[in-house]
Amino acid sequence: MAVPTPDETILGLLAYQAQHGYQLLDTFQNPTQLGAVWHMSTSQIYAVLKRLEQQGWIQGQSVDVDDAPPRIEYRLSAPGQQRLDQWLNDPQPSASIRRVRVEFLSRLYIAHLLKHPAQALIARQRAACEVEHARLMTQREQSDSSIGGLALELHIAQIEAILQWINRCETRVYPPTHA
Amino acid sequence: MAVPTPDETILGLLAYQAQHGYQLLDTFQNPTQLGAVWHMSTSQIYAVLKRLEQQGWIQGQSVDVDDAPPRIEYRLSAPGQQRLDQWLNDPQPSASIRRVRVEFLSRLYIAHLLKHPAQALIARQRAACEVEHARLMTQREQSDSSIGGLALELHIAQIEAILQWINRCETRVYPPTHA
DNA sequence: ATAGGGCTATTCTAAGATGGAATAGCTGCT
DNA sequence: AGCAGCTATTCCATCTTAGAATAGCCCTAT
Repeated sequence: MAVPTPDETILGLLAYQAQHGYQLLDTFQNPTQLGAVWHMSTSQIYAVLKRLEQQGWIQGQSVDVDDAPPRIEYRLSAPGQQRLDQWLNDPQPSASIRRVRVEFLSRLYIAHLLKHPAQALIARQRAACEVEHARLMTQREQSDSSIGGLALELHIAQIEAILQWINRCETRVYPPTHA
Repeated sequence: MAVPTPDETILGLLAYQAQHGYQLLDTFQNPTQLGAVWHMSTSQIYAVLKRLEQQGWIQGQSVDVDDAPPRIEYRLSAPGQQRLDQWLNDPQPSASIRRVRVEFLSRLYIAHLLKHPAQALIARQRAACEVEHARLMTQREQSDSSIGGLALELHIAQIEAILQWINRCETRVYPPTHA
């Protein structure tokens, strides 16, 4: 899976409370919530839900309400909860620019929602980025001035920006206590 | 088209010299060439070539060689050349993180290959990123501390890293003359 | 010779993603 | 009743994508 998928994020939302597709859609379209991170079309939400149910991580149940069409409410199963914990505690989060933006932010969002401590999560992400940074720095030594060299410089600049942002991000989530 | 496509880059490669799919594949898999920027599978190259031919931007001709299977050599058509020029001189290049990484680097690569002056191209990319940066800064003022706020901070950090990189990139392509 | 191994070069195929239209239940208004 | 407009889901046609399959060509070993 090279590209981040919303799967675990949806597990997190369902861990917070059982929901149906349309409701999830709202969360992903509100720019002050996950809309700031993912762009998801209607059908994609439902496709993910179907996939998660097939995996056995969630299960849906049709619910009749009296002022709207019937809906399918999904709730997390035990294996789903396990998968979610695994994701939140991923010891080696990806350090790819794209995935930090999408996956790490989602992890933070879900952790906050579930009152899951975020500090360890942030620390692991920083560690992963530092490792990647070191790797790129050794690569830099044998780099030429080709397009590959430019790409490498850009990549390094982006990772460094992320590392600085993570530090600020941490003080924002856990503000230093005043003396 | 939200996601960058290799279409114009391939036009550029064919403008440099007529080629067949397998040959292009090499360029995209060599990490010192475009392999540093794009990841393309076999079938994707051929799919793009088919699409470009349908658009009328390139035309293929089967060529028999005596020490290998016959190949289809593609060359740029006049409309293709026009499209390529348009792309190289795009007055408003995208400032999205992903597209700068992929599309701008490709433009630089192709410009270098075709001995097309890069200075204007770099200037336009910088301008686009500065506009985007300004836009994000005004957004920052009305930003809250939600996930959207964090995402915004990250986005700003990334754009700033890109702007600094572009400056270094420029002095690398056009080194300042020694006094 | 010829069968196989290893290149070059392209096509095929099946699975998955995507956006948007279509469907369908429900309420309230005219 | 009929229609507009909201909620909720499914359907569909199209496009990607990775990898397997096909196939021409050369060389070497038997």
